[in-house]
Amino acid sequence: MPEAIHIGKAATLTGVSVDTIRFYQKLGLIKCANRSAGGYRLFDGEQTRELKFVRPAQELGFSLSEVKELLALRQTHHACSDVQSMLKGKLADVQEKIKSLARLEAELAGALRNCNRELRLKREIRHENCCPLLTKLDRMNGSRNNKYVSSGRASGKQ
Amino acid sequence: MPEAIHIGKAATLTGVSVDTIRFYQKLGLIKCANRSAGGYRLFDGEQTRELKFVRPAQELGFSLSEVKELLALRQTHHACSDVQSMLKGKLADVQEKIKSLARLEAELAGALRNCNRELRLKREIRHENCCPLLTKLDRMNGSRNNKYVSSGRASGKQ
DNA sequence: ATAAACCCTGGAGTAGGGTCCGGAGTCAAG
DNA sequence: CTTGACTCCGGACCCTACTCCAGGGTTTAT
Repeated sequence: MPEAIHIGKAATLTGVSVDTIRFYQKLGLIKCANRSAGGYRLFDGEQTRELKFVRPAQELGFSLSEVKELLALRQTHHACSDVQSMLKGKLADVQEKIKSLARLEAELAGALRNCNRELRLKREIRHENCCPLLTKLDRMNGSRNNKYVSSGRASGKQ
Repeated sequence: MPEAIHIGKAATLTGVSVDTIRFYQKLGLIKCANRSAGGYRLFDGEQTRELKFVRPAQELGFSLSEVKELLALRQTHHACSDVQSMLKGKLADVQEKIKSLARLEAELAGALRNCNRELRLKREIRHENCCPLLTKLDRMNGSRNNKYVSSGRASGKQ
């Protein structure tokens, strides 16, 4: 079998750059089958398959450490239920992101409409301190923390 | 008026950590009103409002440098048309993100359905190497790069 | 055998958004 | 005045996902 390719070949074959392959190996994402006498990495079909697995998985929203898990699961068969729970988690994440982006879209669209209207008005009357978006972001503050109420959060994003 | 608070108070009041406030100041995101005789930052109502402006704006998808612009626009009134063009750009970005997340959602939902189906089957027959997602990610490779076709991509994400 | 092409390693750099630290000065209460 | 809490600053470090580089060894084709 004509397996056992060098890293450069693996790179052109998989669309993952040489540096990135080494980087993935450092992360433990992929191992290389063995080394040549001179220390060259040798990749076989399985490794190239793993390499080609990475980018689509990333495009599905998996981080490299999740991709690593997936690759591990792929090794041990009988993994479906584990993959299933990862999928459920990812799906929920994605749906959450979509929801908040949709809210955001509505906000932005509304702000843009206000902005347009305001600009139309401004052409007629000399109306200075406009900008509904800025005003609105200010109001969002007020809605969360009205007076000197100490809120106990110091870190934590979405 | 009981304005002029120290950084720690501003932090608990706004939910932005002390270090982060200093960091924002380094970035020029917010300035502090003045300093005490001993050099302590003193924040007034306007500053705390600016601080509280940051996180919701980030959550609306603005980067810190964009937040900086927004804060600047907020100062100079008559900014509506500038804000308008930022809004248009952001809206387009957001719509683009929503589209790709929706594609992703469909993929994940499909994968999850397959996963569930596979698990049901497994309960009946002893079917070992299952996992449609893993299989699918494998197949995705094949569809993009079937034989020794060198593809010229090395970087570039969504 | 020799030269070109390829590969090795370790380390530095990038960008964004912070977090943590140490040594020293300041503020407020007792 | 002292003590403890707070703040100052500069700089180092974290995380993700890479990219690039130098200096040297290996393969391969001729």
